[in-house]
Amino acid sequence: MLPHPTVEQLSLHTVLSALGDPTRLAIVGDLARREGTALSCSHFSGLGSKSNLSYHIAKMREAGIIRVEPCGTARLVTLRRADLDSRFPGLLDSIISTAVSMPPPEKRLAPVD
Amino acid sequence: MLPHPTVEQLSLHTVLSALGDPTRLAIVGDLARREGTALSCSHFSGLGSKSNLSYHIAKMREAGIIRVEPCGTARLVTLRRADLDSRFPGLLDSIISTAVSMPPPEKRLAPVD
DNA sequence: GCCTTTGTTCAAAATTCATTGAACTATTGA
DNA sequence: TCAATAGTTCAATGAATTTTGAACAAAGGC
Repeated sequence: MLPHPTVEQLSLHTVLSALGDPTRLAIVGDLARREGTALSCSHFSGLGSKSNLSYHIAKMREAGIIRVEPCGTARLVTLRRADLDSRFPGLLDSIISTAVSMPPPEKRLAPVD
Repeated sequence: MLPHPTVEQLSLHTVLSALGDPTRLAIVGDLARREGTALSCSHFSGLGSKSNLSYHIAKMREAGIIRVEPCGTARLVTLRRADLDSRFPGLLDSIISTAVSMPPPEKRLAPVD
């Protein structure tokens, strides 16, 4: 449905710059915290307005970090962990082990720094 | 001399956004390729104008990715590998193993993507 | 069919970033 | 001292990013 890059299309600099943002890091951290679970966009409503969130989610989808699939009126978001691991071994693990230790998005006033 | 953040001051999002740029990724890749060696800024002159390079080097220094020390009229640049490893274990290794396999900066027409 | 929920899209504004060239500083070497 | 070398700083410009709110679309429940 929504366009997702293939594994071969993943680019290191695109992935890193997508992750180099506090809001998006917080989203990844929360996804990692519940590995395997699909979360709807509304789960992250503490991180900004609806349209802004939509923007950040789209950016991560285009970078190949998450997969987004429609499910009713919602969009289920999952981490593309296996894909990222195969293209950039160890990258996500190292990022997640730091990002996971940060407070979850819904408990924060401002995005993680 | 020049201000460098301490290990405790390193922030994941700052490091990632500093690395999320093709020019800076190329610099890190080149530094990693000659691990331990200190390179002067002029080594990277294929990547842009003097002032632009100065900007990118400063950005990485402020993010804590490199250390820059004056040596005569030159500035010697080194990767802060141990510091990054201790704060974000595995991060640099995974990035470098991808970045190192890219062509070195001086052999390219445009920055790495 | 209508209303609600969930997101997207769009245009506009605000911000930040990257790039350039000129002027400048500091160090070295002749 | 003079000139060359190596970088920095500054202001300006253009590009890209982030953010907002309003309008829109699609699915599900009543």
